[in-house]
Amino acid sequence: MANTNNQTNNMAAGENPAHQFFNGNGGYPNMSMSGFFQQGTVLPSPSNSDTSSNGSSQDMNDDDMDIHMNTPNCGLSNFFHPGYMNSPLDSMCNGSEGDDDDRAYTRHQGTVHLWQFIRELLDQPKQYSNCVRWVDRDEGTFKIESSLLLARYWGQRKNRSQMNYDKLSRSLRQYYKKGIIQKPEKKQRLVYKFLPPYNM
DNA sequence: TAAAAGGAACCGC
DNA sequence: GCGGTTCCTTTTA
Repeated sequence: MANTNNQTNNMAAGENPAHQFFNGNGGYPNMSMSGFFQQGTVLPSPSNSDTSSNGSSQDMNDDDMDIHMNTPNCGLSNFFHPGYMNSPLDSMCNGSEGDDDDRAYTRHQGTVHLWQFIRELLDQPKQYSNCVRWVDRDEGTFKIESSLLLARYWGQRKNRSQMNYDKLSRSLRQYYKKGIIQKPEKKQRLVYKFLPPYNM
């Protein structure tokens, strides 16, 4: 039978948590996701080990903290500030000029959700394609190229040195029931899919 | 063996 | 209470 593909119908008709998330007092009014993501950058820097896109996560072992140590532009320290959203780094990292209005919708004062974080990485393929990248942007499917790297970035972002992919993926799975992320119909390792409107 | 899945307890905001 | 973390067990590729 197969889950007659797609999003939407995995949601019980009527209740899409996503909607209340965006429309309700979740603090995220309707708006384009791109805009949404642009003004609050939550990324750690790929650091200098950004390297040759793909298989180069090899030097990930000892440079642990390294990643946030050498982060001149998107220094993680910034991210830890509740007010990081207004810090200059959002423009540094994204090159977006801040729409002051958009700041209003805020993402819970300094709280960045994992899915937002991943979206931001995805939106910067130049820096993060060795970590995570779109498989099919329209569809919302993305692949984690380096579970290690992604977990590390996330751990740094949240200041959790013990973060690993096992834990990160557990958080990712929590999104299944919230209708934010799901595994694509055709299951592939390390491939997930943003459900609308999160894939926009 | 790594990834996936999900239960459960816990924590910080 | 929510979102995320941590730990755990079981299953799957």
